[in-house]
Amino acid sequence: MAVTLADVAARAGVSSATVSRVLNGNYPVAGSTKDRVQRAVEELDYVVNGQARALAAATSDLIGVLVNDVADPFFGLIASALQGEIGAGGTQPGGGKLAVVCNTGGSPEAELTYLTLLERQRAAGVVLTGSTVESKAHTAAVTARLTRLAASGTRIVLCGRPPLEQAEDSLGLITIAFDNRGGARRLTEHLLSLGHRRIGYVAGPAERSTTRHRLEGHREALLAAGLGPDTRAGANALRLTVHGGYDRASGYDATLELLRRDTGVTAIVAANDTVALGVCAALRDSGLRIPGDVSVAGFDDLPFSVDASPALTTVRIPLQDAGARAGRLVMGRQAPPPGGVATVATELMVRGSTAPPSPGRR
Amino acid sequence: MAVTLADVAARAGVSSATVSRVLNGNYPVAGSTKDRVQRAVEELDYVVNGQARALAAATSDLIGVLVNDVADPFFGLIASALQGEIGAGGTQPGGGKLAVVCNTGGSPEAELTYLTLLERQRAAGVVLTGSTVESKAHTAAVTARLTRLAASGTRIVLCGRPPLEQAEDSLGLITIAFDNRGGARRLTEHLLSLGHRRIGYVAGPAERSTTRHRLEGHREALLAAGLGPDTRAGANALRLTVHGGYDRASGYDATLELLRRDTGVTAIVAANDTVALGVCAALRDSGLRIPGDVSVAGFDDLPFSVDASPALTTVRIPLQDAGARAGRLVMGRQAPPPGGVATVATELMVRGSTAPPSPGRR
DNA sequence: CTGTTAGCGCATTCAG
DNA sequence: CTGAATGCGCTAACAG
Repeated sequence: MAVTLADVAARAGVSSATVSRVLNGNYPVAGSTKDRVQRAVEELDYVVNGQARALAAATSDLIGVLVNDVADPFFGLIASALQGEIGAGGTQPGGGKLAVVCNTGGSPEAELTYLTLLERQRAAGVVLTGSTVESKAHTAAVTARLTRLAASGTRIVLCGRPPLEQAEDSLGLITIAFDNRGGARRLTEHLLSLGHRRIGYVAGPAERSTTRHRLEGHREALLAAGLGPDTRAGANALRLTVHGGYDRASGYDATLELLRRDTGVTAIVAANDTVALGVCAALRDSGLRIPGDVSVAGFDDLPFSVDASPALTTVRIPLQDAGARAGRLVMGRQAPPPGGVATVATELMVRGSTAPPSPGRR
Repeated sequence: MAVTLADVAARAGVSSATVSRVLNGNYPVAGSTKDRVQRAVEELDYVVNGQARALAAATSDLIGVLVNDVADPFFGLIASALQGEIGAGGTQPGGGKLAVVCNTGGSPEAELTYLTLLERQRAAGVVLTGSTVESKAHTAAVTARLTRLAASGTRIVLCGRPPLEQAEDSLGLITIAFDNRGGARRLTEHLLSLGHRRIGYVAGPAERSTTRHRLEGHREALLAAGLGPDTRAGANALRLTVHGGYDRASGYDATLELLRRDTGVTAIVAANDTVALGVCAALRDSGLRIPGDVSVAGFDDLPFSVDASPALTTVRIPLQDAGARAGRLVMGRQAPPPGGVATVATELMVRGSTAPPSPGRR
């Protein structure tokens, strides 16, 4: 079968312990023996058995990364940056961990299953990205899993997901939260300042944290502008909220629904940029122009947003930065933020898809 | 520390061997003892140690997936479908492998490094996706790595990458190739049939297999239309080929370069849809209209392509199907295609971004 | 600096 | 059907 440490040791005429020392470079070894060992390793094409090493040393080369959808660039960007950090070091001893990307599809069950699988592999760290399902049962189940993982020394980082209240201090759990609420608020303020009053909102799945935060920011802005739910315009705004998935098709369908409810909407805010594309498509198919007839705004500022036509007004989240930071944190190469929670600022990007409402439609 | 098999055995009042048998369900165990063991497992929150199991049984729960760019939906779609197949089965014994997604960034060195890392982890399978760098040295190095992996029982699947000639038979290596050449040819035929003669081509990186195949298809079409390199129009077409990366910025820059070389191009074919977005942006910024002044075509038919404005004419590759199939193959759940190589057909999708050239510009 | 000795946690013989 | 014993390949004390 495969060549083992013992084979290398025999060939180099040393003990297997010495070979191990040379390989790990964590212990003094004479230069000449080191050379001999290295030559033997090359001649035999030896590759360490990670599992045996992990078992003996109680360490692991795996970092689990849970994402809701690998095919979504939102997660791709985070994962890519994260991997750049943890993968650095290649085959050198110490550096070079492998990212186990787990695609939950937003399913709470899948999330729990993957956490178990990762616990089984004794992952060195786990990063949970993106919105979480806000159900008491699921939060409790996740907290329980994370508690066990943390107890066994697995480093845990939440990225783009709100902190797990009960667990911060006791578990040393680290969170990189996105300021979704603030970004959403500024976005809607922007629309209000342009003069929009009949603003549709295509929200994400109802039970997700990100959905809720963005929606809250939106409503805060309306309230601050004197459009509380008790006012006529405010009540209308509530009627103009449609929930759907974080995908293009949802944006398309939701927009048709919005237009059915009120043909006079002058602006539509989407759950994210992908949804916004669907919104744009539906508007165009309905014979409406952007932003002439209806303004459209997204969220996330994914790379394609600047290329949309017109370019999409959106809220930028520094996903790469956040992913890289999560990577450094899960590797223990960076000090955690005070309190274990860092909130990443979001930035309003005003582009061509938003403009003052046309007098004719107001 | 963590609870082990022995702990469970002690609690259930049986031997650890019996616990192992219950857990793996591959050996007869009395119903009553089975129940007792299962209760003990739950009471203790026992989770098997994957590394120890792997070491003892010489098996692995990991499947490596090499991609050039996780943030690119092209790979995201493949990875997502693939994971759906290999992850099925969850925590049940037998099913539920974990995908280790390795982001090579298109770097040959990174590819080799990851293959070593995966060999180290004794991965159960490895899937290499997307274009490969066509250098003799790299091909040889990859072949050597794959040979070793295959020899140690790792199942290997190539997805969206041309077969490795020398290795097919001897290694039982499986390839799912995309018909890039045929798709590219039909795409250019479409432009020719619309009347275009001055067609720019924004190609991918020069040394990549996919780049080469698509470019060859393009030139085949030109040749078949009597526009060989010896003709005036054909020679011009050669001048109108610019290489760049598979990203949006490359498309943008390359388009500006194309317009510098020939302000009269009536159509531009892009390396892929992402590049095509950059092409569109550059054209618009140059005051040209699509398809009125210049037609644009992409490749891959990524989800956003239908939402571009105008919707992008492109070549569809059934990425999800291919990814799922790769998943089944690497799991050994599906018979390999005859000869070890399957070629996936591609389909021309004609949309709004291509139209006959305007008389004024011809 | 180097060799010897124990396990790491589990699956799997081989007996009973 | 069940238990005891052995070893997977490697690292980590512990001696020299």
